[in-house]
Amino acid sequence: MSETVYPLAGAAALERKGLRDRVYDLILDMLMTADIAPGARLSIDALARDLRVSPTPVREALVQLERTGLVVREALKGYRVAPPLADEQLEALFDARLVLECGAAELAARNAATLVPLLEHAVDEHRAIGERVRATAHEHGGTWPVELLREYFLIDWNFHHLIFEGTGNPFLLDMSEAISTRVHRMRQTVRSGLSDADEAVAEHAAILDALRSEGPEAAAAAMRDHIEKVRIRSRADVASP
Amino acid sequence: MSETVYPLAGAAALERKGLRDRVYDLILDMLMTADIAPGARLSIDALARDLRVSPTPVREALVQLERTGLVVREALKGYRVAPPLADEQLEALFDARLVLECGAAELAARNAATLVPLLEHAVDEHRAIGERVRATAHEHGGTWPVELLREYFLIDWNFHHLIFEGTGNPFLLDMSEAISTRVHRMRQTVRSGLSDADEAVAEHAAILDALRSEGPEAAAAAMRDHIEKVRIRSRADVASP
DNA sequence: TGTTCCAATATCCTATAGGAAAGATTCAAT
DNA sequence: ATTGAATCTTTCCTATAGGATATTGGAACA
Repeated sequence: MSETVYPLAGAAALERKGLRDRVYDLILDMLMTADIAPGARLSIDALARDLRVSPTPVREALVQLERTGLVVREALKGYRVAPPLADEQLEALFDARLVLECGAAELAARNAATLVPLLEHAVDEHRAIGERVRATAHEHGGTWPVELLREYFLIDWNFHHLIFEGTGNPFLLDMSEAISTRVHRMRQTVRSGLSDADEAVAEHAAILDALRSEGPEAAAAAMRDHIEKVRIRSRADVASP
Repeated sequence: MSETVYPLAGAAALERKGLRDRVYDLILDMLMTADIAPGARLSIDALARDLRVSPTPVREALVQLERTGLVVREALKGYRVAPPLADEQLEALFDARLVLECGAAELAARNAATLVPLLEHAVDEHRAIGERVRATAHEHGGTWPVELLREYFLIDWNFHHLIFEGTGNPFLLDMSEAISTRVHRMRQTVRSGLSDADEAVAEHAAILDALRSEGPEAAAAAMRDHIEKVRIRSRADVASP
């Protein structure tokens, strides 16, 4: 999809986007941020009224969202918010991440030269917002503002996204989108990923080191280690609500 | 998507499908079989007239097709048949297949017991149609009927599809669809995959053996060997038109 | 002759209206 | 009181119409 595979050359800014794409972004944002009950109905007409557009672009956006897994459709019955990932599906999601992201890390090692600086910046950002999260925890005592959560998750995932971009492989990049939406949704249900910011930063740094000074296999191994540890931490968070 | 992950339990038969899904199938079939020039415009209104439906379901089907990579869309300009895969993209496609299918083979080894019989059947079918292809080659002397081509490719890919199903991982299965459409489209441009039927069958059998008697790593290695060899053969066919 | 501007056509994009199916509510009967 | 059916409402699904935009053709001018 994206024409510019490599860095974040922001050519996407002025590329013309139809109403359909804007509606898609709006609904996606709504699903990501707002707490919408899984299984809740997404009425086409109601959405069209709320967004002040006709049902047609809403309908197209929902078709697009259906393929991300955030929305499920039953013919002649309408769209619903996808149910939360069951434990079994959560394990499957991590399996898929292992397959995809380890392979991506291995391939991205070819372009380590251009990729390493970008990843260094990403890790720095990650470390910085980790500090902010810890400071804010002291203030509010356990609960974080939604905006901070949102920003943290974005920066965290950006590291993984950069690796996908670093492969220069448009097919893998497309598939990463399917993963990313599910991961973000998982993080809504599994209230995690903040208490372990330090560990996540350290593991990302390990992947970066492997890309910088070691080979593709080492990068893949570091990625595998990271994802497996995230899996363990997520399991713990599921067990103890 | 598919509710029944495992074998070909045809529950999809009587599950209600809206008009959108039928239009999707029709256009997909059209793109797969008919020789449509890459870059040709896919007019929404024209398709709606031809299929005797309104533009709305056509529009939805095209949104769905866009995510398969068979169709590209430019906002406010319409849909076009996706251009043929350039050499660079072809290499990227094989890289993605390596990542995905080797990982899938490794995961599918968990369910080898239930998977092996299905794969045996698939290899038998593959071998049989390989024989038919060779016989038909003697008759017609070089050119094959379209229907035979279609059937061969379907059976060939079925082996790979079964492995994806064997993982029991819905995410990997979804991604396999993105790959399969591209592979089928590649085979339209790269006139190959028939002369090397014997080799393909042998390599599939090797994967099957690894799943039956060896471990997950062996299965992944056999899959890697197969895809790499397909890559080599495809390169040769691209070089010599 | 090549270039530029303009107009006409075709197409996409959006909006509105009507038919059909599924779900909810109410009422009646056992 | 509970079950059943019938009706009503809501929603999806499809069809048609109008405004906006890009492309194409031709004509005028340098």
